[in-house]
Amino acid sequence: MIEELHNSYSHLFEKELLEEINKVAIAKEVHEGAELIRSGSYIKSMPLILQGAIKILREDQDGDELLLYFLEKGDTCAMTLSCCIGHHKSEIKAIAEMDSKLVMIPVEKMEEWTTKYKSWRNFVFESYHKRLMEAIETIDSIAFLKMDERLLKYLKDKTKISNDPLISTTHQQIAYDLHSSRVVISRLLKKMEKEGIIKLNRNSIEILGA
Amino acid sequence: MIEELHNSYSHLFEKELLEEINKVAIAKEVHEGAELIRSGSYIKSMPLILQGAIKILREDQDGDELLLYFLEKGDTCAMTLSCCIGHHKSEIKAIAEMDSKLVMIPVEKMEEWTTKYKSWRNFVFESYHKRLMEAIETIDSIAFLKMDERLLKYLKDKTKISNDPLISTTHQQIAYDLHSSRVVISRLLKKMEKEGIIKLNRNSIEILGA
DNA sequence: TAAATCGTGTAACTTTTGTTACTAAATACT
DNA sequence: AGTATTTAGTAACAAAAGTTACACGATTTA
Repeated sequence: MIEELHNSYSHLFEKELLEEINKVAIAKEVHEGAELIRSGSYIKSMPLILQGAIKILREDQDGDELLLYFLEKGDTCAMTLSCCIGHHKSEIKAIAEMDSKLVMIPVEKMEEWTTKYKSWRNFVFESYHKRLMEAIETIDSIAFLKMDERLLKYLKDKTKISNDPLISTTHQQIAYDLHSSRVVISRLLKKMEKEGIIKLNRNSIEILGA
Repeated sequence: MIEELHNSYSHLFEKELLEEINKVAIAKEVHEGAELIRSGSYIKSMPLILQGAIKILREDQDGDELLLYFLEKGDTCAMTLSCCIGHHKSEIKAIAEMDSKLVMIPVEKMEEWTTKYKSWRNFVFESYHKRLMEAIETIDSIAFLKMDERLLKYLKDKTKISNDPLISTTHQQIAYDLHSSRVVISRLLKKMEKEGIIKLNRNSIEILGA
């Protein structure tokens, strides 16, 4: 673990902080589809992502959901941060987008480090900034783009995250993430296939313009 | 000024910090409609709001805009915060929703206080949390609500901010804030009037259910 | 291997939202 | 007072997105 931690975070944190993390953090490996945070639950530790990707979703009362953004290597969950610090409930849901490696930091340490390490403070501030920007980017997408544009952006984001032009998913899953309906997504995907942008298979979509 | 600062922030900040703020901060009064932050500009000082309300908007390339949230007494602009700390450009636009009083804090002090005062750190973290939550609430509105529900929420938010069931605005202005069109807003407002929810006048709308 | 389930394609239709065009009253301007 | 501008109402239409229904091949399960 020490190696992967070093790999992802050594340019951010000073040596002493890395050592402290290494001492108190708990390594965690999760498989694709695993639920890391449930909406409404309380949180007692904060994840640093070493490998893989985590999908952050918003859920409304009816259980309808919407993809907010992805977390990758070097990221942390700002919502968890502020839940830990402010002792609020989680307002989001986190699902492993692929098999991933994380380390979990206990809450108490977080507060301590905020006082102790400037690099930790900057990391926390930077994380907040990034998450706020991603939330606003999501707002841009929903507010200013039409469904076909959102869909294309979604597919491109997915290929970027997995670094693979072949996306393994179903139309229904995309519909959930974009809070649309399966028929609408199928329709738009078919149109994109006819335009030569993608190739459709059962359970996967290939992005051609890559 | 010292009095209003005390009024709004004494329960948040310790005496020494309040005194420091009082020493370095610059008081600012703005009138309704004044542009405080332009999208794309750099920012060298951070506002604390003492009185009034500030409207935070997102703008896309075409100049289309969308209301993100309001800032009120005791709030600060998280975007400004992270711009100051991270030296990023502003990604949003800020307009005085009504005549307002602020104090402006120079960037250098902010970083200093982050190290020095726990209450300042907590304030900054709490501000980030609040703004992130408001951004997500905006996402909820756009993603999960229909235009008539968004409109009603908008009107209720406005009355809450101004503490007045009479909203002074035009249909066109509402359309801008919700990123819709004037005709759509007029249509929905008329429907709401027929349902007895509101009363329409030229340049103002009265919320009846209050 | 037969039956059930899953993933996709497609048609027909509805609802929601946006657009264009025109009208008319209220207000501002000169 | 007379003209221009702003604000709002409304009709008619178009586009986008959502819904219902059904077909059919692929895959899984019994």
